[in-house]
Amino acid sequence: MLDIKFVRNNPEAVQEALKKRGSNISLEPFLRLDERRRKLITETEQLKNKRNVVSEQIGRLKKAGQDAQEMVQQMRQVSDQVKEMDEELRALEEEIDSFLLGIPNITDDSVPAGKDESDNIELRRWGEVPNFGFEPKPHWELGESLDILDFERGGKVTGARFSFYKGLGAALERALMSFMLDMHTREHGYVEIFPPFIVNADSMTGTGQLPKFAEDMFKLENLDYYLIPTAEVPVTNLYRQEILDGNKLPIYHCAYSACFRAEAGAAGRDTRGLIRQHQFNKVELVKFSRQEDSWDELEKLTANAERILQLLGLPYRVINLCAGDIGFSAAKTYDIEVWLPSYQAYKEISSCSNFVDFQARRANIRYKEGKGKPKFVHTLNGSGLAIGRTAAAILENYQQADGTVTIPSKLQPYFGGLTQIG
RNA sequence: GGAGAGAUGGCCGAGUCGGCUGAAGGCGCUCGCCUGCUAAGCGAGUAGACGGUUUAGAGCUGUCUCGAGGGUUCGAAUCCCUCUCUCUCCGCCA
Repeated sequence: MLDIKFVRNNPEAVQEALKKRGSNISLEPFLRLDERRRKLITETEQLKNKRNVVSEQIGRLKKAGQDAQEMVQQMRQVSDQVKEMDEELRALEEEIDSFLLGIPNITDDSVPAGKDESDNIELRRWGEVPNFGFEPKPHWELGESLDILDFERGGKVTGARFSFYKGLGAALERALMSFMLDMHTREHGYVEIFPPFIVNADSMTGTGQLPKFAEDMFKLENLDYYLIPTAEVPVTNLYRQEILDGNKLPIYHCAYSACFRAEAGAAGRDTRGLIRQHQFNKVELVKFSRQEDSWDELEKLTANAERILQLLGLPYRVINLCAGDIGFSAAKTYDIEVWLPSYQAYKEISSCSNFVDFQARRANIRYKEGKGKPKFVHTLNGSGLAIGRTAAAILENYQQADGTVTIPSKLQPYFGGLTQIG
């Protein structure tokens, strides 16, 4: 959520930022409501002040055994009036709130203009795209021929976009999870969290999934609980409604979680394989930083995610998302895309964002330094990495002519020294 | 799932028959004084949100917040209702 004062004082700048994202929401109604709100606050507060002062007098008079009937009558009226005005104010604030909750974050100046993914800017590439001396297979075929992935039975047991990992496939998933967490905790300074996979609506609002993106999530029946679409949600909300000690910042957390996404509107896209599932595994990186440090932290976080791909020897590129393609809550996002031979393209495997104070304001996460007033933290997060897609990339990039798959050397210890699948 | 107890400021903890209690007292912390060092002692301060005033900040000032929401009342931390969470006992369970 944007700072209401900032919007009030810089309506043109905000309007401009919205346009950059390709949104034509008008701030007009907001400005009107805001003005009405402030006027109403002043009026009700004056009335309340009167009530407080007179009520005190009444108490004193009564104690002295004097009559205060007239004042009581008067205050009864004042009280009724206050009640009415409070009601109007409440409705007004609800309207303002829901308006602000629907406004996306302002993108940073370093975010390129543009309307969709074709306007994203590639920043760098790493690794060599493999040159097979044979016809490479997509991971879903490798998975079936090696008997380590089962999409058909996933469909039977649950439904489309669910799958089973089996044998060394399951081991690969587990190895990747451990490898990533080990790297981030031991070498990158993150403290591991194992979060709940179900959160309440307040948490979903805190990180920006609600109220706008309800259809993308799985909601539990009869409860205001949701399956998390990413560990970002429970981990960022860890400190919701808290004031952190500025000396403890930055806080680095990494977390494994299963992720659940309804993928509304994704019909027909990535229908085969592990790329787009309703449930997938991911290791997430989350940071809470001082305001002045968050841009440096974004670079470091992205580097931490890239390091995993480097150690696994998977070719990738990093792109700077343009304003039209960037997520609702983010001020800036780097996508890391891994090379997938089956797609003959780079495919997103991590998304690293700085949200600045956007989530912190929604979730009310602040910090205090010295005697200063509490300030909103800056939150960041990025995948470190999406495990299913990493597994797919390994199967495809490390496949051999005979249909077996070499296990990347850094992963072999997690397989008891085994060097290949199949 | 059944029965009971509770939820007050950074922490502990008081709050009488509803009214000078945004909250006693203690601890902790901060600043100052004092002090060979340390310890002790003395003094002051020590929540947040939203408004107003102000170029801004500071300051001053108003309103709201004693788990959340609602109600009664001129007035509620104190009375009533609903919900949430925590603890204890029983049952069940990985």
